[in-house]
Amino acid sequence: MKRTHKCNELRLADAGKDICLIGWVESVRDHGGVIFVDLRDRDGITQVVFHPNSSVYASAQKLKSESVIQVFGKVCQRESGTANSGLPTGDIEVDCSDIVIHNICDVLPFPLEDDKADKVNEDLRLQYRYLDLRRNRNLKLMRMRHQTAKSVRNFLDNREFTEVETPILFKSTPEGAREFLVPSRLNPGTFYALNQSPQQYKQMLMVSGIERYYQLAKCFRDEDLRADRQPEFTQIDIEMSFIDREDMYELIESMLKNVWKDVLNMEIKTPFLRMSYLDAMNKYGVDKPDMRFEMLIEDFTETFKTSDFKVFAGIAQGGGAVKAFNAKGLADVTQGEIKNLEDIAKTLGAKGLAYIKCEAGQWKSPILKFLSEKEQAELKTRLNIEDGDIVFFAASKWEQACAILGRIRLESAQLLKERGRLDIPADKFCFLWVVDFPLMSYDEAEGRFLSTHHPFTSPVEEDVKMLESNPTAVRGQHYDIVLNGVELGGGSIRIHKPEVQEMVFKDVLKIPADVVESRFGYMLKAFKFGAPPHGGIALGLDRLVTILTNRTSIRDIIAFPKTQRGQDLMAQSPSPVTERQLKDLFIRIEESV
RNA sequence: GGGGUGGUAGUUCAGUUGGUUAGAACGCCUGCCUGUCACGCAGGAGGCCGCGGGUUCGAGUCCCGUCCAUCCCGCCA
Repeated sequence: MKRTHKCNELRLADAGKDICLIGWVESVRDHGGVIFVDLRDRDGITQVVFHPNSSVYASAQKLKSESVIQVFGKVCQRESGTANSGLPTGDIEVDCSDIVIHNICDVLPFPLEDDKADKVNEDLRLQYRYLDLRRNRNLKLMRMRHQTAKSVRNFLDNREFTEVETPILFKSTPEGAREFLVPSRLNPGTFYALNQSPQQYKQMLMVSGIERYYQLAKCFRDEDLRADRQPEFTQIDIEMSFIDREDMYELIESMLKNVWKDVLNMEIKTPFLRMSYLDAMNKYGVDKPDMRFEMLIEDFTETFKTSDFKVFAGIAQGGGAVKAFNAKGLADVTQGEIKNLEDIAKTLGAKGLAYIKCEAGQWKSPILKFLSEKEQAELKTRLNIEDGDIVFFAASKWEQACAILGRIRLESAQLLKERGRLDIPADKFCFLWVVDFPLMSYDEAEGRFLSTHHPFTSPVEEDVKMLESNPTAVRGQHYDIVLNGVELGGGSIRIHKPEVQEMVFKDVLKIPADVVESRFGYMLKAFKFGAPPHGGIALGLDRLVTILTNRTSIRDIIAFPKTQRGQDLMAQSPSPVTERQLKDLFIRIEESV
């Protein structure tokens, strides 16, 4: 017999009914006489009572937490004074007359109560991930992930998109992220690569005339892991024909508006703010600004060009930048914290971390004696320096100075949060488009130009003429969508003219002709057969859900995540294989020296 | 590849300048208890102090190495 009700279903009106419930034993309270069992399924909890004179009493005495049982009995109104107002089912209980014990649970390796389980070492929880997931909170996270995916699919379906599955076994494209290689048994000595993204396939679909493609695409990258990076992850992958950038902004804004409505029942404001890459770097020190708080970076390069402070003056005159921001209210930063910030700055290439504190009307700083009154006045005005503030400086090459202060800004915000002086509500969502990225950057180590995004990005129309003469000045038709300081995704209008694409490959990126032919030959050929103008975007579904659910780790919203070393501690992968398997694949393992 | 943090009972943690038998809470086991809902009460079991070296009369504690987890840098077209 199947269950007649779920564990969050029975109410006072059901009193007197004969019912059947099935679920997990949340807790057993044995009073020596009467025994209470809280029975739980994913919907809720119902109290089951076992009386000492009943035939099921002996069975109830054997129950352990998290065992799976099925109970048959009558719904009874609880005696007055024993109702539990904390439970939706708290007015009733089930008087058990028959029980099936489906599975007795062993002693648990760790407690499943949310407050306790959250503190348990993650490696243990990953080893028993099925138990960790059984926690109510985590089941809810899985559900929210599902709702997000469903909302996206519904929205894109309404917009007449077609979901197309593209191959996971692709070919190696070594200029991108490191790839997972898969040996081909049928073609000895050759390898597939797991796709890092369906980029090239989706562009081919545009040539095919799909017009509007999307896919919740599994992607793979063999890079080192982080709190927000897993070796396999899911992208909301989109490509459209006959569009410009504005169409894409509107689409994604509407889609995310829908998701927030469907998942959080929250209205978010559209259109989103837009900011150029240069503004983002200059004001926030990163290309993915967290705009939930201020503390903007100001440029003082001109000010210090003529300064007596030789360190700053030298850098300012030598083509570098001098920048500063006011960590508002953080003057009580400890020596240890300053040291920590300085260490961070040094890992980013800073020589040190100059600062000025303002306490009780007094400026305190190791560099104060070098600053003229005029310079001090300008700092005070432009950075609005008041009591309790501390200003941090970076003087270096432009990119480096931006990056240093961008990072120190985030660290300062963290310190202010810890002190209770910066309140960022969990439901504050600051969306932003970052646009006007440079198409290329010059890599000094490699001595050549590299694509900022990827080589298929179309240059901004009026900049095309500079492609060969001044590549780094060319802006790309690229856009990043940023949320609360996290890069949710990015995309671009693509190149659809074979001659432009070929020029980018060969003349700008200096990829040898034979390499272009072997890697991208089929694309260049395809573009000669009626390629429509097109563009697309890819959003990280995992990151999106992480933020939606207010979690800090991407692992929380992936059912079976991998550790930082890329292992699945539950299934214990990766693992060695047999000699026979290796032989079939023409692979030999050599002992490392 | 580099830097930080952590690893002591099933779990979360404490463990003093190196010094008797390594503790607590929860969990587990046994007994008692007929209205609890974090049930209560009494008793009990449970430890390669991550692993390997070293210093020392003596190491959970100090030193070196190593493994695991995690955070960050590099890396992520």
